[in-house]
Amino acid sequence: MRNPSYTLAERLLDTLGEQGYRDTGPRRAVVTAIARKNRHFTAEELRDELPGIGRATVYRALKLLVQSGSLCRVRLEDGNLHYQLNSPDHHGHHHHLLCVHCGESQDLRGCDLETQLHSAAARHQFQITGHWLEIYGQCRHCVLSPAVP
Amino acid sequence: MRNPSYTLAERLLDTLGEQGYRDTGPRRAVVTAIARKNRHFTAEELRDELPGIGRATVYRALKLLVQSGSLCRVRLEDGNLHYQLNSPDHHGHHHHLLCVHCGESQDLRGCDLETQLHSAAARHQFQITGHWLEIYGQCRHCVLSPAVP
DNA sequence: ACATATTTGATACCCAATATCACTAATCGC
DNA sequence: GCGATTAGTGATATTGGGTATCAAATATGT
Repeated sequence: MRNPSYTLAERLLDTLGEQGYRDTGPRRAVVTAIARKNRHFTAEELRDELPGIGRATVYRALKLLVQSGSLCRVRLEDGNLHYQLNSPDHHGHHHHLLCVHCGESQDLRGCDLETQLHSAAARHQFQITGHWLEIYGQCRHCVLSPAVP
Repeated sequence: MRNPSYTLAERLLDTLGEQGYRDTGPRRAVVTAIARKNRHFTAEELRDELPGIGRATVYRALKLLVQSGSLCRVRLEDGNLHYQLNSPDHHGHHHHLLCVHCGESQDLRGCDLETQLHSAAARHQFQITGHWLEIYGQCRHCVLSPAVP
């Protein structure tokens, strides 16, 4: 993982490869564009960066990466759906701290929300099977320097 | 609600009236249809029940009721947007326990989620300005009688 | 190299929601 | 009441994100 010759794009392709998906030119282009992202992005944004790649191919690659756990779908405050790269050590269930200012996304750790939710729901005799949580605000950089886009 | 002199539909219309919106026939029809709902519903579902009312009118009324706090937009697990009547005493920020089985929705009370979220976020030096939480599961009735489709 | 299965992408399509805008209806001032 | 003013309506067109189709192109196993 330290080896700089093993890029993020390659890791994503490998993950897909493990699931039987082929390493093709268009797929590689999509994955490479995604790997360059340092913030969450929309499908449309990605399509604009890949004018030579068919629309369906982009959407298919996004779906595969979400299924493989490499990508998360996140919902912004305005309801728009964005995609967010998962860090390799965060494949399980987690939540995001989404900066509404710069678009950075951090994974939220050390929150035993599930425990608390279950006990609150228990008081309603409600059996939780799933939940969706998004957290919006400002990351530490944007709190300090609110003028930077 | 067995023939109370002050119906839910009237309350909703009054709330809109207080904000300067007129009491019109089509709007009254939409609000009455909504007031009959005992579970969350989609805009499409509502339109089907109001064949004589223009599509735009239905969407406009939904938007006004959400703005006035009478209605909540809730996101289901499949990503679809539904609407949910707020109980009159729950106008502030709250969350929903959505039964995936019967469509019932309860408001979640007695959960100091915000406190916990803020302290978790503080460890990331992240300043929370908002969040979106939906909770999915089974209500107590559906836990007990799981066979009813 | 060949056979096979997968992938691609142009196109058409879907569907919820919004924009437009001439017309209608509610309210106000008198 | 009555006309003037303003808000509301709805038929229609449009948008926008995404999926379905399917013949052609490409990767892979042998």
